[in-house]
Amino acid sequence: MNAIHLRIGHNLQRVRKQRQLSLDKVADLTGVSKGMLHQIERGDTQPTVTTVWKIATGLNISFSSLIKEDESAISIVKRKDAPDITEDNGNCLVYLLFPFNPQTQIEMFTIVLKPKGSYVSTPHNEGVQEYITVISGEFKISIRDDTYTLLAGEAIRFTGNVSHKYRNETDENVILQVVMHYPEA
Amino acid sequence: MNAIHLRIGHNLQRVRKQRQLSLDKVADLTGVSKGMLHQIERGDTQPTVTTVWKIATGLNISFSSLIKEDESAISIVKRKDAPDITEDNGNCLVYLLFPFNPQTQIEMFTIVLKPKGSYVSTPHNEGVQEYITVISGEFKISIRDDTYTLLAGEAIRFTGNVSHKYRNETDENVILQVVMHYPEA
DNA sequence: TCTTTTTGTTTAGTATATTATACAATTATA
DNA sequence: TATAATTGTATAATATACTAAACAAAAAGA
Repeated sequence: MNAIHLRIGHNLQRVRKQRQLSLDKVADLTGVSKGMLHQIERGDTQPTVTTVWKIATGLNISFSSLIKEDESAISIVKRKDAPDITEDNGNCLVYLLFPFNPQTQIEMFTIVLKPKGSYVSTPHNEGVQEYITVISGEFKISIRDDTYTLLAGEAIRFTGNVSHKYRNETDENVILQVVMHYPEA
Repeated sequence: MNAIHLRIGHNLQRVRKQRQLSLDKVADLTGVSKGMLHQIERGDTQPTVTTVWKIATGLNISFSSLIKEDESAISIVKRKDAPDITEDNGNCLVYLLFPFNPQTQIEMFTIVLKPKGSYVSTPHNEGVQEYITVISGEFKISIRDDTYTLLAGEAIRFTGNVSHKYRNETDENVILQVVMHYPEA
């Protein structure tokens, strides 16, 4: 995932080239100086929200279209040695794959539950959706008063606004892939 | 329409209060200093896009939700004496009601065609929609090879990617209300 | 009550966003 | 070709975003 100011730079240059406008012309339309526009396109500055707003207004395009991710963008996450979070005396390891992205409203990580490991999650905000896919091992999850057992390849989805508990009662590691989706508000 | 940095300030403070978070806590979650957050909420600064991005990420909310307009916001446009644009030797006057808003993708203005006045519009970009409502007078519009005559209370909608011409062949003023809608890209 | 902690606010220093101007490189025009 | 106009680039000066720290005001605990 590219930094937001780089995306703005690319998007700006794309529409400018598409409409065959010079920097001077865009400066004229938007009220943002030519030099600034140049720096924004090159990504060597982090513009103010009002500057970006002026650009969007002057070019008659949405703010979102300026900050949107290039659909061809590719992010690769390498295998990490150290977890980002450790719970339950090191028996629950959380490896962040993709941090929360305000664009997609999604966050993704891998959880390793060591033998006898467990994790209790406090309820999330209203409307949060949680998707868990079991990569390997035998996984037990308790939601409210019910407990479910899932094996590798199986998955579960639930709204996260209720407390839930992950458990690994076996002697083998349990590996999970978790996708969180947060609501707009 | 409030300035974007004021909207961000209000929206930020709203979700912070809603979640009962202190400035310190938000600073901790987002990596943006407490002082900066305070200034943003108060609207006495115009934050960088990356700063706003950090806030959105840290609070798990979308960028849009931070820049969105308060639905209860009200904008009133007073009657103006001078037109924003003058065409055809002063026989076509354009009064801007609402400038282009990247949020809604809409722009709105009033056109006064004086007797025998006319206006030729070059084609807009692909996907632009134009809505014209006749407030008073007898209005003639030519799109491509066809000419339409509209009276007060009547309206027309067409895609603006083709050249079109407004005409007033009478001896009375023609007053139009025009809404432009621009596509996302 | 007094102390301690937590809250929002201010301030001074610094990093940097932004502009205006000048420059270089390219394209148009004669 | 020479000249002019138009393009993107660089630079220096200024305005301001941002942080860290100190401060004040309110709430909580004793």
